[in-house]
Amino acid sequence: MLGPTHEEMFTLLVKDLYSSYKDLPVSLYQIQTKYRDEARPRAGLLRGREFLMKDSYSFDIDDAGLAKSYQDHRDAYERIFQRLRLPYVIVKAMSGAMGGSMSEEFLAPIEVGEDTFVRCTKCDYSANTEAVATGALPADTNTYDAPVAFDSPNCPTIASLVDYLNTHHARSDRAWTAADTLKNVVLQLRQPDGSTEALVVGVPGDREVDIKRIEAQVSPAEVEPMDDASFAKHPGLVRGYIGPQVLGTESATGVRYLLDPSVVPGSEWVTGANKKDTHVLHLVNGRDFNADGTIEAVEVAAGDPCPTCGGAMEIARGIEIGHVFQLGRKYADKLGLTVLDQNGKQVVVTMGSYGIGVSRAVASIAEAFHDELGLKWPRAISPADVHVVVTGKKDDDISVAAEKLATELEAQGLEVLIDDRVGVSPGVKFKDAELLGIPTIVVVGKSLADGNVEVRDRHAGTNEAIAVGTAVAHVVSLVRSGS
RNA sequence: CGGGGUGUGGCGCAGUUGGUAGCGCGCCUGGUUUGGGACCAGGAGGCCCGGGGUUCAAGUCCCCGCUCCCCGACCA
Repeated sequence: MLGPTHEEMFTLLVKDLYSSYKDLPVSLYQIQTKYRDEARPRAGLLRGREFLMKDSYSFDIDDAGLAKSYQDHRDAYERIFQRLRLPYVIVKAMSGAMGGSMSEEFLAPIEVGEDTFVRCTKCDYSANTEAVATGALPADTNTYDAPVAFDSPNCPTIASLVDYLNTHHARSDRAWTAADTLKNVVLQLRQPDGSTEALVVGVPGDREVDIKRIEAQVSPAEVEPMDDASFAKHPGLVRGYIGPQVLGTESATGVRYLLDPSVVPGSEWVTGANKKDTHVLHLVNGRDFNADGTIEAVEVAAGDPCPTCGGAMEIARGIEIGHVFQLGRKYADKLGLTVLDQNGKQVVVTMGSYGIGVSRAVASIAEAFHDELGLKWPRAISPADVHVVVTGKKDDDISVAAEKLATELEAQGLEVLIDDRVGVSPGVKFKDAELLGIPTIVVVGKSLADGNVEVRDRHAGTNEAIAVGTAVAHVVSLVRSGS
């Protein structure tokens, strides 16, 4: 079966096979061709419609069991990526369409990656941008003046409003900036059944809203900007001059209103007065208006505070190479996967789902391990252990010695690639060997006259003369050491 | 599905104000070479993406298709 993931198949399989708590926990895995109907495949192996994926599924009787299965997989994945020598970070992630709770992604931090994540420069916090939780920020305890409405002709945008403020209502301490303004973005939620609901999200005026991030929190609803037709249904919303005084389910308009957590309780804002060409100063959150709640809404930016330590966060790109998450009982419930527990009662099984993109891991490795000359395979997955380059002519001393060396290396259980092409100049063979990127290259050639072969390390770029007599042992120990 | 490119020997490309197609690599033959992508000599190979049009004349100008690539939407 060619599918995007195989949760259903595995749930049904386990339902068929097992019926007792004694059969659990159990984890099943496969390495399979998967298919995704990508709108636009790109980036070679990184993003095709067909790809190779290792996926596994765990089945447990209770939450503690699931937590252990999850941790076991997470640990195993760490060991796999360490062995591959693939640099990775583990980031908090959204579980997406499949639901569930705990979810983490393994990202290879590589510039060309398709995934954006943040990490703290002080502590070890990191998260996919969609999953960043701002956490609770301290409330603003200052006392502010009462709200004052003022005329603000031709100021439908934040930039024009800031200009106007600095010209006509200059502050004594500093200039007004976009960060002093409260921007209220009108969106609508489209539920799977097609129904829509207006939603206004308030963010500081210097920040953009991240629709994907919002969407991740209101799933399965989709988020879109409000169109003209829907705007017409809400005459209370004055475009360009929307303020929170008329927002909220308890308010005049009845439109749901959510604030980004960075708009903390007690903070004061310049914002729309719900009347054309009019804004208002000193509008305080909690005193002059109340939202229906908070929602992570701003586009995450470099320098944002870390939710765990408050340090500055940075933005980085990565390739998603693995994903682990706790599915919970969603599939088991729907498909009737239960077992009998110690008391003879039917219990719904709880599941986890864990994947590694095998083909895209190869792409990630190529990105992480190459230089201007070509690939540099990590030892653990190199197509061969050693690449023997023969620079002599057919049947001369050099080629005879090279054949012998290759045979002996093979006898030691190594995978040997030998370049014994005749009529090809040494330079060509060297370049080809570097391009292929087998970690150890043994050159049998000129230095044989001194009783040596050359052992080159593709990663380190070193070239060492080794006596022919000890070459086999030397190469074998290099390979076995995993270096 | 939007936006932008591209298409010429096997591969990578050039082709001016329209004048009947060229370069590098590769390939074939002979010879000389062998420690950083060798050299000499000779040679083969093209429906210039397709269709229509303008013109005495189109790779080149105009119109209509198609291809592949890139950027978005989408997605691991």
